[in-house]
Amino acid sequence: MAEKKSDRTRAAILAAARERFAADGYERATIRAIAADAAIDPAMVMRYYGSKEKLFAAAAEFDVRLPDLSGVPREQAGEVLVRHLVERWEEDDTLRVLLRTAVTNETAAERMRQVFAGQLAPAFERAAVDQPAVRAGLIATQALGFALCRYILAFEPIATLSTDRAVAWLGPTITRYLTAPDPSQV
Amino acid sequence: MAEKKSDRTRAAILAAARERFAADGYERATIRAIAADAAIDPAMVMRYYGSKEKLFAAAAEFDVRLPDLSGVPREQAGEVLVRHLVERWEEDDTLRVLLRTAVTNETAAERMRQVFAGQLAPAFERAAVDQPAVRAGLIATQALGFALCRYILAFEPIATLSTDRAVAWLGPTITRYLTAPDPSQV
DNA sequence: TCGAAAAGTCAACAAGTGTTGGCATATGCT
DNA sequence: AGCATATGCCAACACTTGTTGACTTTTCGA
Repeated sequence: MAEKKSDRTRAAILAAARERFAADGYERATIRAIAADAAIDPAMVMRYYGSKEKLFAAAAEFDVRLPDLSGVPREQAGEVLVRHLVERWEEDDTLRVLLRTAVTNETAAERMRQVFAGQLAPAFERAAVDQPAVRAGLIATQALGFALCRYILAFEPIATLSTDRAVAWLGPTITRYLTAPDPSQV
Repeated sequence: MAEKKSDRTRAAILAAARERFAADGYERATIRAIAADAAIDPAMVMRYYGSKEKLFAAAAEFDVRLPDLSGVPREQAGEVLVRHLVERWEEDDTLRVLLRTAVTNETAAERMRQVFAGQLAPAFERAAVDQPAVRAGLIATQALGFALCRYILAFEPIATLSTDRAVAWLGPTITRYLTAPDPSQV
């Protein structure tokens, strides 16, 4: 039960940081604003996280927690994956943090690459899919593009589409990227 | 032939601005850096464009120049559209400027919405497609997601995919979004 | 050729940034 | 209680940003 108080402010800082980074991106999310949200002094942020860059690294820690697709029939794999991603996206700021910041911050871009290329592609490799890297990349384009339009750019009507309709539209696309033979090998 | 000299530096500033905005995003592209690239004084930027915001607005002026799809068979419309977008994307910085900046800059986000929701959806409406807004939005998710992964995040192997392979993979997706009946109306 | 207008230079400003060190306060152990 | 230590606040730093105004140089038509 050591250091209980500090742990709480530590967590408050991290929560505020995630919100600010998600809402404003890396550059515009100032340490002073984060500190104000957490109702503490800016100096505390430095004491606990050392620097803005390190605070960001802590705030962008993330795990996609990919679902196990081995028991799912191939034709439904896309829908399961999309539903999982959308839900994951909406329950946790972190992915939005990453997406907002990856565009201007190389650290975030690298982490984003790890999340998708590093977690998706190996999963496909294990499932013995051919061209796992290309397929993972294509799925990333559709998944990230959807998230970009829905959460960041707030495109209508994508931003207010129900999860079910989104899954119904996007699922088959993902399934095709996952299972269809390479169309350029004709 | 009035003011020839000034026109040239005006153009130099705009070119440098586009490059910097495309490479660094709005916040990190400083007026000083842009001026240095254009080999002129930072004060000149202000004299000619008034403010950073206005310079950005000038640099982000863009027209997708959608191809006429009326003569194209429905099944190939997606491929034609994708090829056009990829080529457009690669010949002109401006879309990359928009994409990089739209994430943190509301002006850019609004312009992005205009380009896609404002140029794509009306074209579909004219072509008497049902739910033109949803279809335009879906196409935007795939197109922007591809651009994001390819030009901004530099995901491999998406970043180095040949245009032909990209078109072969993405074309059918776009075609489906354009022509398939709404899957959630079953 | 001369002089006004255009084009460009320079130094400085006010504001905001991440970051630091010193000082006050609260906490918890002996 | 008394004290070391953890926790927090304040003021200031060095720096960068967009922006401005005064000044010098160049251009070019009458």
